Amino acid sequence: MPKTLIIILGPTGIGKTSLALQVAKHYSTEIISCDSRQIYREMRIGTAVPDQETLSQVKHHFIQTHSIHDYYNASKYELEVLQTLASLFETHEVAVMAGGSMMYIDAVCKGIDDLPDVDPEIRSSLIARINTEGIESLRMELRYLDPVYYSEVDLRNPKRILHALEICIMTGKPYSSFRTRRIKTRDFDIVKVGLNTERSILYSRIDQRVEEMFREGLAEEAKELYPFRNLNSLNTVGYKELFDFFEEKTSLEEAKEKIKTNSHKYARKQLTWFSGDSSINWFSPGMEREILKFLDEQLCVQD
RNA sequence: GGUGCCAUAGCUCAGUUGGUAGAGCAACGGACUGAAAAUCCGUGUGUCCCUGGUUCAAUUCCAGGUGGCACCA
Repeated sequence: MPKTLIIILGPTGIGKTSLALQVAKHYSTEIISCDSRQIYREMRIGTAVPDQETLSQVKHHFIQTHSIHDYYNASKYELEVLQTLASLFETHEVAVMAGGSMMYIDAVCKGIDDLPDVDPEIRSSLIARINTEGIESLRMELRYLDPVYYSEVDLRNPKRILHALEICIMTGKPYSSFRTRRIKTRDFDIVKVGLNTERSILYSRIDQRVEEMFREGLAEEAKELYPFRNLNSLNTVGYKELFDFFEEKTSLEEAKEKIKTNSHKYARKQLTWFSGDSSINWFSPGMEREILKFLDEQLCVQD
């Protein structure tokens, strides 16, 4: 009998945390967080880490388990989650995953290609080259080393070019030769529950949550992390806008407004991604009863 | 009460020597397999305050009204 992973997803601020808690309690199981920022232990307020009350009721995995100084990515997450699930499924029929990090969700559901970890020295030397010679220099090298990917990639997106070139240089083989894009099969079933609501309601929930974060001391938390502002992990909504305030590029009020609108944009981007996933079963916040009923039926059908 | 200035996109404002209009932000849409809360690409959504007048044609000029701001009483 296959085990089941229930995935609760949706845009930021929609209420995934509290739904996940209810679902996990309903099935007496544990929660795997799927959030590329809550994973860092140094950040709490701006990433909306669940409160102690919530964390004490159900065991959560991948919450504040890594450091902002660690190199982390979707592939590492895939690997670590599969290990966690394997041991969780030894004692549970069901596991709950909750979060909005689109690529991390897909990494767990479909897997991603095997690639070597990026060598930080190669990365920094290529970034230095972009700064001195411009992105065109890397484009030309990619065209030479991997003409296949060069013809597919968005040439205006520096990160794509950078990463492809990193892999070419590190392995001596074209990046495209690793891009099998094969969908990995899992030995557990997956049921996806999406939460979404009217846009104006979503935005006002987000805005209220930002106000709450400031009351809890977001500005102070960001101030402590300011020395690490150049780390990728701190290229994060809620922090980068406050770094601009600390550098006197904006007022505090402007930074707060920017956090709100950037969160709106992030929510939209999440919804764009999810709209391409036909396996998601959509519900509105407040439909906990219907969702639990739906899940019970799904688990029955799959047994 | 008087005088002056202003009224254009959701907001802040350009602009049209008269031929129905554009920037920034917001909003909206899309791409995306190792930095993904990242990165990249695309879209103007409008009774140009109202009512008359002049004119082939008024958002633009004129008059009156309404609202706002400033100053003088």
